[in-house]
Amino acid sequence: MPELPDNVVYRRRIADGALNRKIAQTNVVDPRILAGVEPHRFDEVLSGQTLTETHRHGKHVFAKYGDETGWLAFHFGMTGKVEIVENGDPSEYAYIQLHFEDGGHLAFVCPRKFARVRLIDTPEAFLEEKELGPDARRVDVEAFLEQLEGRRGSIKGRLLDQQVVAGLGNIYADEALYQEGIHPATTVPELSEANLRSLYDAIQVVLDAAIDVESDPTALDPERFMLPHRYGDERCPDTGVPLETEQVSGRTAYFSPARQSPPA
DNA sequence: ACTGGCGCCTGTTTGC
DNA sequence: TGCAAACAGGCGCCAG
Repeated sequence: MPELPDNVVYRRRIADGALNRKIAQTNVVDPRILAGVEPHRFDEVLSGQTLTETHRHGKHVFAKYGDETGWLAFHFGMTGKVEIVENGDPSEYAYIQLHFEDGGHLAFVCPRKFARVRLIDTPEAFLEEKELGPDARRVDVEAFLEQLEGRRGSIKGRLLDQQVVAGLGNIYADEALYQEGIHPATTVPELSEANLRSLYDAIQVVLDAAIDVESDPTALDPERFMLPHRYGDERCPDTGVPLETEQVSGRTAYFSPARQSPPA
């Protein structure tokens, strides 16, 4: 699920529910979810620590522990999520757990195991190492244009490239392209600067709307947005024509053939 | 340097 | 109805 809006929700969840609670111990149910650190080391580092600060960039959420020690980095893959549990046992698939002294715990849940938890020095250094692009919601339009300068591939492929801009995933990229009437397979050079400026605006509108509904795409206004129809009648909310799909950059792209003409 | 394609995992949906 | 195949809101790695 997790694209930028989901990460907004998860960061808030951690900020509201996990800060300033002393970690008694950790439980790593599946060590494959930990990247670059062994479970015993992970536990050694975090036990006795307290999360003090959070940050989000694109599809990563960061949580600082201790005074000057380091940060946790969460990436949610396809099916990851974070839950704060006050009472009761961890839910199924809670492969990494931070248990607080007061009895509650943070559960990092990821049935498909594509998600990863890391220990990093700082978010800045991590973003640089991964060469991630600017956050899709904080980037300004000029920097957005610059990131697309000289690109040749499909606009959808570029929007999904986290090194171009960080945060967009399969469904919100489709939605932004729908809003702007751009077929997902259109190449970047086929788009005018005006097209790209409008697309930038559409991305902001789509992300804001998604955040407003806690990143539940089916809860978006069905009159304005395509996404609710992707999971429903599969018809264009504007024209009523059936939505079509096509593989673009290895992902299924939904689009309205009535509004988004394929490239020549 | 860029780009598209494949494989990683497993639960759920689809289709014969 | 039952089972196999296809699919899924992502990304690292590879070859062209």
